Parts: sequence; structure tokens; C-alpha cells
Amino acid sequence: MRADAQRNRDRIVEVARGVFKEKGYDAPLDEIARLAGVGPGTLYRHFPARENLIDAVQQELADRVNSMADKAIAHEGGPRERLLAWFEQYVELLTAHPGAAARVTTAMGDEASPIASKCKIYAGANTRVLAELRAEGAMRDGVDDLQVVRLVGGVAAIADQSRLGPEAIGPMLEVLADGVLKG
Amino acid sequence: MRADAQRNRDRIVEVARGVFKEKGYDAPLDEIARLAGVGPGTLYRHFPARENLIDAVQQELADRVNSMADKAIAHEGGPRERLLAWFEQYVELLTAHPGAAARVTTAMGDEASPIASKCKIYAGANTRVLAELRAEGAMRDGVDDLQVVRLVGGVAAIADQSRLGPEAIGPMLEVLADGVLKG
DNA sequence: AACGATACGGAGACAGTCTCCGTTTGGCAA
DNA sequence: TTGCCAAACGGAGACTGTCTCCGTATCGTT
Repeated sequence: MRADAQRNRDRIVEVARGVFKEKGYDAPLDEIARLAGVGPGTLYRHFPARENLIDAVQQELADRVNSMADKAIAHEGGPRERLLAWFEQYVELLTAHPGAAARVTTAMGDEASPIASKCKIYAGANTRVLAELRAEGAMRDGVDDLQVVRLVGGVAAIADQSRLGPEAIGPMLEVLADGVLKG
Repeated sequence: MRADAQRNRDRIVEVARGVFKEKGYDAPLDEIARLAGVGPGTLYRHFPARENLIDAVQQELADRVNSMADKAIAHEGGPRERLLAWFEQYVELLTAHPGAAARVTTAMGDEASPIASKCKIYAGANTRVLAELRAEGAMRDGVDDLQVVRLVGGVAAIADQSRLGPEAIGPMLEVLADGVLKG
């Protein structure tokens, strides 16, 4: 890639991160182009669809999710505490950008989605936490990893769109934990 | 209301029901106006916001939800079977129109929403089912009705947007049921 | 320095939302 | 019936956001 093209691409992603965080994933793309000091054509050449830009912006979140999973696994307490710690971290991550939770969770399991690579990273982190619990015999039989990541993502999506706080999210995640764990 | 106004309003709702069912709740309103044989101005006078039109269209669904709850309560089997029957019926209702589940569940608990009246009806039906189970002592302590209707709505929203079938939805609802019931 | 490939930018086509206002219509009162 | 006017209509067009096309500029190589 030509040096000027790389520079423009980087600036677009950087600006988009800020705008998306503030205004959500439906923010006008032409405005991002303007703030990045490039024409709309340049933005659309680098990112043919909005989802491609979202994918680039989410690299930052994907970089954090695995250390989150590690922290949850190392969390003190029984399986329920560790699972809840993971759920809470994951919801917090997904609600970092308004509109992210619904998009990510919708794309989960869809290989053709432009954000499939990020979904894979999130799903992988979730699987690591669940594998740990499953090895301890704490998980109910028949519970699938993809189901769980969709359920938690669903909670995150509702929380995001309804602007729910931790006091409303916490009890919902507890229901999920009780449904996932033997008990 | 003048007779011609009432006639136009009814035709708009009727046409909107068909278009929404086919194209989802984001379908162009001007197209609905055109198909109903009225100008855009007429549509927007009757329904200042899209949500107001959605509210009118959903009257049909709201009329059905209570008999669904009755059927679930009368369902043969234990608490788990009855709760699952209700969850499945509710998800089916919410996914009858693409885009409905997310909107309804997002508005749940928000008095100011234009579709608040419909949310109240759905929430009321859910509460009736849960009250029955709670009276039998089948429910876990601390589980709130609003939480449950949001969780099931979240599943419906993800199922709607990801085009999931019953084989993917069923297991998720089982996790919810296990999290809601004593077990 | 010259040149060709690569990338840029912004005008503008297009789609959907929503409003404003001149025109029409329904229903009541004389 | 007729006349009146409040109520309702409709559609042109302003506005916003998406996305493309193509003449122009720039990069990096020879």
C-alpha cells in the first residue's frame, strides 16, 4: 500500500473510533471522512461497507478480550463467581461503543460477515472460560458455547439500547449463569 | 375524527401491516403512503413518528398474547414445560414482524415510548405466567418479571436479526428456563 | 526528470424522512 | 339545499445520509 494511503487509512480509523464511541455505530460516515480530512470517496475506497470500518475500529476491543477472559478464569471464588465475572466483563466490552453489542452478536456464527474475524476472537475467549468450567464439571450438559455467547450478547444489546445500568444487567446475568451451570 | 380521516388511517395501518411483515419495521414510510393511496403528509399527520404506526400495527399481536399465555398456563407437564411453552410462543409472536423484537424489548419498561401500551400488554401476559409458577414455588427467589421478559426478548431479537431457526432458539430458551426456575 | 500506477476529493445522483402550504372536502347550521 | 369553515389532504421540495464516478494529484520507480 502506498504511504499516503496507509496514512489516510490510519487517520480514518482513529477518527472513527472517537466518533463511534460518542455517537454510536450509526454515525454518518461522511462526517468521519470530513473530520479525518479526506473526501468521502477515500473513506469508501478503504472501507466499502460500514461494517469494514467497524471491524477495523474493533481491533482495539479484540485486543483486550483475551486478558479479560484470563482475569475471569483467575477470579477468586467458585464457578458461579468466575462465570459472572466473565459475563460482566464481556457485557462491559460490548457496550463500550453504542450499537456494538447488537451488531457483534448478530454476526456471531456468520462466516461471511465483515466483522467475522472479531466475532471469532470474542467467541474464542468465551470458549476458553467455559472450557475451564466444563473441565471442573460445573456446566450443565447440552449447553453450547455459541448459545452462551449469543445469550450474553443479547443482554448486552438490550442493555445498550435501553440504556440499562449495572443494577439491571447484573440480575439478568445471574439468571444466565444459573441456567448455564449445574445447580 | 372526520369520516375520511378515519378511512385513511385504517387503510394506512392495514397497508403498513403487510409491508412491515414483509420488509420489516424499517420499511420506507413513503412507500406505505403510496400503497395506501395517500400523500406522505397524510401519513405523517396520523403517525408523527414511525413508532406510532408500529404501535397501531401491533394491536393485532397484542390481541393474541393473552390467549397465548392462557394456553401456556394450561399446558400439560411441569413448570419447566409450561414456562418453555410460554417462552416459545412469545418469541414466535415477537418474530412475526422483522425488527419487532428489538424495538419492543428496548421499549420495555420505558413509560414514554410510543409503544409503551403494547409493552405493558406483553409484560402483563408474562407476569401472569410467572405468577402462576411463583405461586407453586417453582421460581427462584429474586427473579424479577421485567428481567425475564427482557431476557426472552433479547433472545427473540438475536434470533430475528441472525435469522435463527427453532433448533437454535430452543436451547437458548432452555438455558433461560433453568436460570429462572429452582433447580 | 519522466512516467505510469495508485490514490485522492468532491460534485452530484439517489433514497428516505418530514414539512409546509395551497387546495379540497366533510359535516353542520341557517 | 346551500353556504361556510374547520378539518384533512397531497405533493413539491428541503434536508440528511449513502455511495459513485472521474478528472486531478501524488507516489515511487526507472
